[in-house]
Amino acid sequence: MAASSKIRVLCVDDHPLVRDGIAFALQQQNDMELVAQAKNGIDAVAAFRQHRPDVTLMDLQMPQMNGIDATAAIRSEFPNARIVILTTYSGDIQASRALKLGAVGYLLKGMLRTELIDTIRSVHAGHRRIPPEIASEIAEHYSADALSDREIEVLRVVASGCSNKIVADKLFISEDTVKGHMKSILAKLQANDRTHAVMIAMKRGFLEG
Amino acid sequence: MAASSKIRVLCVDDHPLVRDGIAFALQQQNDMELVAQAKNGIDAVAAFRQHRPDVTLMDLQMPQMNGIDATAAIRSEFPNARIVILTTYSGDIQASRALKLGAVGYLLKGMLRTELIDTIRSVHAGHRRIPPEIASEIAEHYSADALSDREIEVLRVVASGCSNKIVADKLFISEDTVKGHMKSILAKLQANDRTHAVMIAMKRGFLEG
DNA sequence: ATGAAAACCACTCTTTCGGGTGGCGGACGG
DNA sequence: CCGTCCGCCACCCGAAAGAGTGGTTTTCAT
Repeated sequence: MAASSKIRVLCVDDHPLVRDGIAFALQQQNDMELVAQAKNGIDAVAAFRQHRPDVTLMDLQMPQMNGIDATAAIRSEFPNARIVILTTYSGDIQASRALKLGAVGYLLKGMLRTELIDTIRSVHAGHRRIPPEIASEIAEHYSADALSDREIEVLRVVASGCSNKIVADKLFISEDTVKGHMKSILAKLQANDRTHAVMIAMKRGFLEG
Repeated sequence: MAASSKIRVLCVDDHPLVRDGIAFALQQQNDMELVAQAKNGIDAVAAFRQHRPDVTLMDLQMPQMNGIDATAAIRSEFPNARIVILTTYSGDIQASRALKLGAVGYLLKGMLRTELIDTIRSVHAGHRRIPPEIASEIAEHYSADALSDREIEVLRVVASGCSNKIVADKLFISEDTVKGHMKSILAKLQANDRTHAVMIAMKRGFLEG
């Protein structure tokens, strides 16, 4: 019964080295067990179905299916899934999306081993583990800064080097509409121009790097 | 003598988890030994002076002092240092800079454990380990694409949302000169506009994300 | 039902961008 | 010595961007 009471952990990250690091940290804990690993979102969903882990560590940027979509997929199928987001940068809107989707924890990749295991235990015990600076940052961003889906769509095309006219053609809307979107994007991100807006959006995770 | 003949490795990365993963991989090899770790370039230089490792694994993006500067510092002091670059993205100009500075290997963070140890052994044996797709990519980029220092300087300010006029003021040059630089930047990167240029420069590692 | 928000569109006006073309001085290598 | 590359600067000009102000429709929550 001692063995079966271990915290069963699933680790999802596209870097084998990071998975090894996590495995290394977990195997030193006698109350935790790494039951499976996945290198992308698709594998993650499959692994979750098969192993039903107590806690899932989920990287955000991954090939094929990212952490957001994987979190959504898992949570919709298993509403009780306890997922901890693993990300590199703190000002990451993707992370707050995942938290809205029901992720219960948030870890920066620059953390220490002890923070990792503390978070796993805490989350397994039913707590949410969101660092205060992140929580405030999210609250901050979510008030005024949140770009609409359409705005992100526009900005993505702009970032690929298209003029307003070209963007309009690609999205089947008028150039003036594109200008309207750009105007609200600049206002929301407090950017000086489109170039600045793209940079800010990248740093905040609206646009993939 | 058996112990002292081990390959002495220094590992430099700002993520404890990655360092753990590397440590884990190395401790399974009986011909390798992790003699020190560093979390940034400054620590790396100090650790190198102290331990004189046979092989150094060097991450590129780090706080305080990045992998490029650390590589330059170490190589200028110890021309025989064998440094392997560890990076996330393959199309990384920073990596080719490091290789020009004398780094002898190049590893993507998405690699397998076996690739890591193979590369360490190979590099220690005196070989260079640069994946062919990287080598060709570098050769490709280095032909026409290389931005001059001044151009990068200009582009960095542009990326922060400044108009040509403001850039001119900040760099104490004429607006027309800024335009001239922008023109050659757009030509070299084959970008449609400044926004596109910034995106391309970021992807290639000219600009830090 | 009413108000807010989002997506859509149109018109004006000024500023900025980017292309084209020209020239000048310094550094560096063949 | 000469060519080339870089950084610097100037002028013109058409196109694009961005700010301002107007409007419609749909959707959605209060």
